[in-house]
Amino acid sequence: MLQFLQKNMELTEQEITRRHKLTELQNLGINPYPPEEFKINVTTADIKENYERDKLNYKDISIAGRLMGVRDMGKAAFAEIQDATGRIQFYIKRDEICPGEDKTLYDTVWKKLLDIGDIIGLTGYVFTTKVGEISIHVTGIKLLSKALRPLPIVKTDESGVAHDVVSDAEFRYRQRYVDLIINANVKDTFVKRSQIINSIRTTLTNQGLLEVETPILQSIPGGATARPFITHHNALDIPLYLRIANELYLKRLIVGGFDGVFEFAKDFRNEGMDRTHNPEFTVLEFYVAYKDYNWMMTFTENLLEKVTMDLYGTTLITVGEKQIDFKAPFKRMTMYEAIKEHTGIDISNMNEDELRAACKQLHIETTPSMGKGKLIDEIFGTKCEGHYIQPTFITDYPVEMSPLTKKHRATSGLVERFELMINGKEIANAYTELNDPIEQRERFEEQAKLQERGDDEAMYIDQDFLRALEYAMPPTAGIGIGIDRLTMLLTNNTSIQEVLFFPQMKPENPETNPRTETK
RNA sequence: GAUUCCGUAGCUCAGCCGGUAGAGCAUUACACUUUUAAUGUAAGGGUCCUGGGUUCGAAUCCCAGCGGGAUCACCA
Repeated sequence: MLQFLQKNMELTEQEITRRHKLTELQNLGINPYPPEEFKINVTTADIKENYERDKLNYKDISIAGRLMGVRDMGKAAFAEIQDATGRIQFYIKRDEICPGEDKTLYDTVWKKLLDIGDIIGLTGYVFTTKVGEISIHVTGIKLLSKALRPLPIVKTDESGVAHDVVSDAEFRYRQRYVDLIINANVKDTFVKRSQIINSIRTTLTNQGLLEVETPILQSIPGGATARPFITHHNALDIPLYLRIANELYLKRLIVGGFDGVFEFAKDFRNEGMDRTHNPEFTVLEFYVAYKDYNWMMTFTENLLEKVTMDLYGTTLITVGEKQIDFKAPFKRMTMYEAIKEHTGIDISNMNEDELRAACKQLHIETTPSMGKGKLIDEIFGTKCEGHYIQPTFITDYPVEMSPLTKKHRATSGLVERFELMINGKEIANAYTELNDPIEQRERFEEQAKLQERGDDEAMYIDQDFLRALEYAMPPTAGIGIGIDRLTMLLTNNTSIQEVLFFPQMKPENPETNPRTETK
């Protein structure tokens, strides 16, 4: 405890100054953290959008936000307030906010005790300065919450160039709240993320699908091939896994009689982290009874076209240097065609040994634990995937790598599965769901064999899921769409950390890494 | 996990061949009643990520560790 207090005492000069100001405010009878409501009747965006054509409505305004910059000129000052919708300049004049003899509010409170970063409330009227900037002429100012830490100051010059931008990723991710305050484009990314999810939710709901919630803590982590996080339930004294997918639960609901269900699901995978992988991530999965993967392709391209239209009013999106067009329909191509196109090799009739030889020819490393499906996946992943910049459905995967997918209606050895590739990466994965319980059991057993062969990501056998299928599941189409990656695409971000408010970081440890503070 | 780069004031950064730490913004004080990266004058502010080593002397060179970025591998 003593140690904790001592650590708390290690304040910087500026933090000490602000704590002194806090006391001075209290001595003046000002509560730096007042409890009462501050009534707001306008926002920054509202003023900027509507003031010019509706001036009479802005004669008596009340606004609140964070003090973000001060240009002090003695007995008057220009400063800026930032609310949730943006930033606006205000003009504050001593003899107007202190009409009598007592100039304390201006000379002491405003000039000495308020700081950049404080949350304040303003009353006044809107006017236009002589250089034409819409501003607030302040008649009253109130401290709503005192900031005890200095905010990094980002200034933008007349040509719009921002100076001293906090670009240090560690700072920005660990203190996202600061990042959001000082870097306006960051907020915009997260607003767009929310709009993307809303657009999808609206489409699915209008389609008649039911939004559901399924267990995150699962005793068998099914529905995907990945290493799970494991935890323990004390009362039951059993191990539980954080879900790697919700697929098997959503299909149980289709068995139960819902014709269409969806869930925006946080999934968890205990694997490496990089700019496209976070241990927890969001996947939209949805399942529709009596449909197949052809229907799903059409539905998906329309869904994504609508998302981009809702977001930008166009289907043409700039991603890095590239222009990507989300206009439906998207290109469709089978996996074998794709491999043939990019390697010149026709693998459609190859057995495992021949595939291994093809890999060798293509300089792709293989291991003995890799089965036929994995080999094909490897060829596609290294030689083809990166080429599909415009949205493209890659269809008809080998059965070995798709244990939950129905066999292809026409071609043996394949399943009715597609992945949607955009900008060289997989955005969605979908299939005509396997609903034959006997075959599903066999597929699970093949997975178990793979596990014995050394594949630690092969699927577990979920007996209850098989039991559900034995009650009969209607023919169903299902899909998973990576929401983080879709957001990255649609907001032109190359790192998943930029589309997650709080990406996973190693813990800050003040003992070994004093640079990061925990005070 | 591998390779590589980075870590200096609240923030952004400079700091050469090793000689004892600087700038701008921010902060503090003073001046200034339409400024807008406001301005002028002055001042304060550092565990140079941590620990070891080399050296008369280390922010600087070497080793190890911690944290972060990028690339690769794995995966969604």
